[in-house]
Amino acid sequence: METDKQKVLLIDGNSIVNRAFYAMPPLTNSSGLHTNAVFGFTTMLLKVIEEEKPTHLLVAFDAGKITFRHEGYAEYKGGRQKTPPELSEQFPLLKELIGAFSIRQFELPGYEADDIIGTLARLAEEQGQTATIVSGDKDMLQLASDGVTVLLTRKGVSEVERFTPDEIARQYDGLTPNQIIDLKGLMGDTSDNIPGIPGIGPKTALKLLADYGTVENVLEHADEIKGKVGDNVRSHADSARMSKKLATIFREVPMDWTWEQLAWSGYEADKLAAGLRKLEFKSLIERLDLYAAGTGAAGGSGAEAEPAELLVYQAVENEAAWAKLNGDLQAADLVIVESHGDNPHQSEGIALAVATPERSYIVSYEQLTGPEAAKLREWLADEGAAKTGYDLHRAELVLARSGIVLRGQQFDVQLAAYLLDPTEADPSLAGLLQRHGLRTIPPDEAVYGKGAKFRLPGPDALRAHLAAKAGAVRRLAKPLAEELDESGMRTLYYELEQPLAVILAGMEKLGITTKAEALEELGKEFQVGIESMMASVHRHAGMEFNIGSTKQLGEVLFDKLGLPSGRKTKTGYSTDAEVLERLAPYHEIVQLILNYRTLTKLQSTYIEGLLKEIRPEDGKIHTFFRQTIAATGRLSSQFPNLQNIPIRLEEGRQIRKAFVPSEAGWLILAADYSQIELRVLAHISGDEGLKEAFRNEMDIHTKTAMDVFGVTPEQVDSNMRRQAKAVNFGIVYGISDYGLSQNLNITRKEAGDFIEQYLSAFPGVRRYMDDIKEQARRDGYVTTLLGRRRYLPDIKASNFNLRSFAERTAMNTPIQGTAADIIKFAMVRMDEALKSRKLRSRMLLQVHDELVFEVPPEELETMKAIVPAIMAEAFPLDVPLKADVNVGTNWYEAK
DNA sequence: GTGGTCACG
DNA sequence: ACGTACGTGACCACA
Repeated sequence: METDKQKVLLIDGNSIVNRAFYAMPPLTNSSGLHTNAVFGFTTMLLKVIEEEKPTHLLVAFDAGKITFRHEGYAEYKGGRQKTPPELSEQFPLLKELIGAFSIRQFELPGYEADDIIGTLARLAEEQGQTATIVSGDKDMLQLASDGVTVLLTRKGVSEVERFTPDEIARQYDGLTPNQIIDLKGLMGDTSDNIPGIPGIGPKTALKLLADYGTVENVLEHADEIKGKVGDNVRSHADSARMSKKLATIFREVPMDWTWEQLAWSGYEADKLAAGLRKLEFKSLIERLDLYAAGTGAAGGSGAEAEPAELLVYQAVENEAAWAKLNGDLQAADLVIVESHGDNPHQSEGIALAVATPERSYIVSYEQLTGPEAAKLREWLADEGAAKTGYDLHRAELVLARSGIVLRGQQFDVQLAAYLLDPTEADPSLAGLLQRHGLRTIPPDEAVYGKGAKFRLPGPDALRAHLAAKAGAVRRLAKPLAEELDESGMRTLYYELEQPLAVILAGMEKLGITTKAEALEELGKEFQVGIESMMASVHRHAGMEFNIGSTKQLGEVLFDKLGLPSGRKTKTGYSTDAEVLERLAPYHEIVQLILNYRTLTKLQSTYIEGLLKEIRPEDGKIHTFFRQTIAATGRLSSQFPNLQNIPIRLEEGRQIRKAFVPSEAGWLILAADYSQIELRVLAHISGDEGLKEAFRNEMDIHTKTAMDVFGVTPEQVDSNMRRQAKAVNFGIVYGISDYGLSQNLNITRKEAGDFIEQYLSAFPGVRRYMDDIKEQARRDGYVTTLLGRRRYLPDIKASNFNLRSFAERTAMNTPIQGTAADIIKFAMVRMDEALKSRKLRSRMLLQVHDELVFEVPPEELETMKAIVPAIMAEAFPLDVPLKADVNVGTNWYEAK
């Protein structure tokens, strides 16, 4: 036996795995095996290892009396009982994983896990070492002593509570650990088949033990105990003795093991990563991936042998290091900008990694603006110095805040990964590595997150993190680029998305001038309306309440006023506009609420929300267009969203008056595609009637009405046109009779008839809808005209809902996505045109089918000519594309 | 953090 | 029989 102070960690395998099984939500790996208990167990194990830092480690399992290894049956004391098959199937997985941790596991015929643990804890303590026991079983508390601590799992297995003799005394009315056995002897334990004494629960048992100390002494003085309790004690003395015996952990298991066999010096990262990957425990793999901080190279390893040079880094903080970096810049080809926060227009830079294939240089952000970084800044701005990175769009914006220019963006692994699978849930660098079977890095949250358990302290950790990111990007770049080629998305990436990223960053940096006074004035008007609506609503309700609370509103409308309640949401009454509109005829209050909703929406989101986003320095709003969010390939806009500024209702539309040109006398020019999605449909479906309609510049909704209702153009009234318009929307969205019936407030049958009429009138569309679904089933994905992909795994789901959703998506995505491709192309062309013609006009916004510019008056005629032309010619289809142009002194007027 | 609601294409 | 229109982002209330 060793003599050094040891920390022995003893884990009660059976009790933990059982608790984990019943506490964790179901979890299965891709081959259908249940893994929830293994996951829970592993989480717990990592946690206690972190906290206890044991030198010796053992997981004990029951044997002999209980085994889970056969056919899903557990042999308990006194019989066989069926265990859930999902639990028994997890035992082999668990044992394998414990092996991957390099932890010893024991089971001994004839003994239970707690006997083994009790014996080892005794031996450890006798030899002056400390032992910690982890279990879900309160019985274990009897083993606590000065040298032995018991950790009981809580909240399933996600937390542990620490029991020392003092803590046991505090929670159990002064009981010593040994008296836990006596407690069980008296009160029993139904879950463990220990009878105890009938009628004696925890309260009585604790009182008796306070008075008499032990079961034996209680029995000896049984005649002193009064009443029913006394009777039961006297008549069940044998049961009490037996119960105490059953509850007593046997601490004399004969064993000839040595401590060396239990010595544990940590897991082997390779082996463990392989084990975790097999179980598909992605989050745990990330958590485990620690660095050897401060060594200048990241440690650990995993999925793939790590080329060490990828992780060699140099902290740039003295003259010599700067000289080395400057000398190495011509070989640099990779840049990572680390920054705080989500909004790149207000995030502070943290540090920068610049990497050559041999090493990474880590520069703290403060140094970046200093004189020593002049050459580095020159390299960053050099169009000819090709750069690879991760989210270079964001990097460009962050750097721009310090006046630093980024150019030469050549390959962005985030953008590439988005094209390869735009619906991937985890687009983080860590997630990308995971899916490519590459050695992972801790997710950012682990390094910067508030409650991050595995947060790495100090500047070395930050540098290591950046170096690892740089290495990760380098390893990802090549396979991703190859996959783009193989998937036919080379042009889409290099000719469209990558150039667009730079154009978008330019638009965002430019921003759009927004008049705060105009918003404030409008806000005052809204406020008058809001207060008036609120007062009226409260008067009608006969009480004051928060109209903005759907809960309170539902109570007022449906309980107090007794209006007929319609749909329910999962939390209560539904009170959305659709429901309220049906209720309007019943009570005046309803319309007032609808008006209140409209006004408060405008006030909070568009007046207050936009005012907050106007930068005092330049009086502009700088949105952030995201290129890697929408599954269809559309852009999205954040901080604030400038793609959903009101237009449909006049009150809201006034908001647009606040968006003005940034220079006096200039104008806002807005150009929007006319019916781009239906034109795309005409093209990809090849439907002759639809194509002909667009070639003849027909009003497409009138044309649809004619064909669906079988009438002449003169006979189409506004109602027929309205319904036809809804049918066209339905077609684009992936039609269903139910959806259309809801939208038009007609029966499903009627909606179904409309659809049938439509599909008969446009047989090419019917063929497209069938073909695209078939294609999705065959390939597993659908594509746009430019080869953008979207995978639809649910297309083969047996669940009707999932499958139907996937089918509608299959029909819609090529249409919406191709329209997105086209306007993106138009943006690239426009950018080129503005540059080559040396125009001062600037592209400011994109709103899915619309481009917004600010234009000096002398360029107005030119722009009015070239913008719609470029948009129309961006991508030639079998039908003409058309863009309408409008001009005004603000965005409102450009209609 | 989640759900309900509503703004846009 | 199943119970949906497609794609987003922001705000508020409430746990």
